[in-house]
Amino acid sequence: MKNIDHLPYIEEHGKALAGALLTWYQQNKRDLPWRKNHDPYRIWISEVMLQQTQVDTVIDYFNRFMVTFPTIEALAGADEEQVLKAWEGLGYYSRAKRLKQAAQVMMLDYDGAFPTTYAETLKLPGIGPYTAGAVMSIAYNLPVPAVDGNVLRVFSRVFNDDRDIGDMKTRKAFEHMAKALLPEDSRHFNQALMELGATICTPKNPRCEACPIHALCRAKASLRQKDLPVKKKRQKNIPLEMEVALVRHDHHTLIVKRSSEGLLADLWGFPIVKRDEALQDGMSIHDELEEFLGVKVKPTGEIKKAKHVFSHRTWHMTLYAFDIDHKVRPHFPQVEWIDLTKESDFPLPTAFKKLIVHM
DNA sequence: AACTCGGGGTT
DNA sequence: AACCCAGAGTT
Repeated sequence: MKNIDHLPYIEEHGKALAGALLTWYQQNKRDLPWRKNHDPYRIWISEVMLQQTQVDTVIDYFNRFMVTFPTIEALAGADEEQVLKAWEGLGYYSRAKRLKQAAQVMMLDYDGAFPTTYAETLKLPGIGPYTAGAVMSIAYNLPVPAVDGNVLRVFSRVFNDDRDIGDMKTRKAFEHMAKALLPEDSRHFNQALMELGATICTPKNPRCEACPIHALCRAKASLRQKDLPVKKKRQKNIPLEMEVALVRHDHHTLIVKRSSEGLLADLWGFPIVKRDEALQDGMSIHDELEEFLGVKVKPTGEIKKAKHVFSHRTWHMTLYAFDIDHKVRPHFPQVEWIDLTKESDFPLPTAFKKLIVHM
């Protein structure tokens, strides 16, 4: 199979392909809140939320975020904790931290406005080639490609290209192809490609009969559309036994601010230890807890189990309940006492929220 | 080039 | 269960 130089094919069929896509998009585009206008701030926030996150999940978060942080200035001036709270449950929390960082850069270097070139946008924290291309094309209609997972899949099929789409070289090659295909209306072309991937040219069982460019699709011509794209890499998920402490006093429960490094960095959670590490030190969760609190606690024997799957590890959590005489407040790590029946201001990731149900 | 970093929906 | 998702940053 020939999969290196697609430029002759683009030369011959590119205009027809782009035209069919644009017509289809005009008639089939979904009505989404970030498509209300071309405000780069709104486009940016939506694009970052949409990184590795599905549209249906993002909609509510996006609307709430715009109410809480209506402008770049509001975001730049917010507490990181408040931004993380707005992000609570979305995952990949470094995205939220970098949003605030980038907003601060815009306040300092761009007079509170979003940059107007691809190169400047690409320098901002949390903005890579895809997001820079998406914001510049959608907000300003600049002639830059926006190659995401959808576009990689669509292109691998249209061009019948079996290179590994997980490979950085392939992504660069596909960006080059996207640029060669790009019509004047890059704003809608880029969105049309992604919309096609999200709704028609889906990973499994693509609906080729409904596809506006099926007549130009080389994979379909070879009946290979279900074998593409090729994606080799895979990371395996490692199971971990975790012991979690629920420390209660007077209807309040102890939460701890997590380390600023690693998984769920800077979020809050219940005291938690890996069972293996505790056993190496010959300590139980009870011992660990008393060591870190500096006072005695009374185990109440209440036990509950829950499982939480991350992308590359799975927590098998066992929850132990303790009572304590007074609300201790060690200086490190930072702790708080909250009422679990009420919503708090502290960002608590889903793994810990799972433990709260029915308590 | 490989690894880290969440959580939810599909198949 | 495995795979995917409007990916970026670090090593």
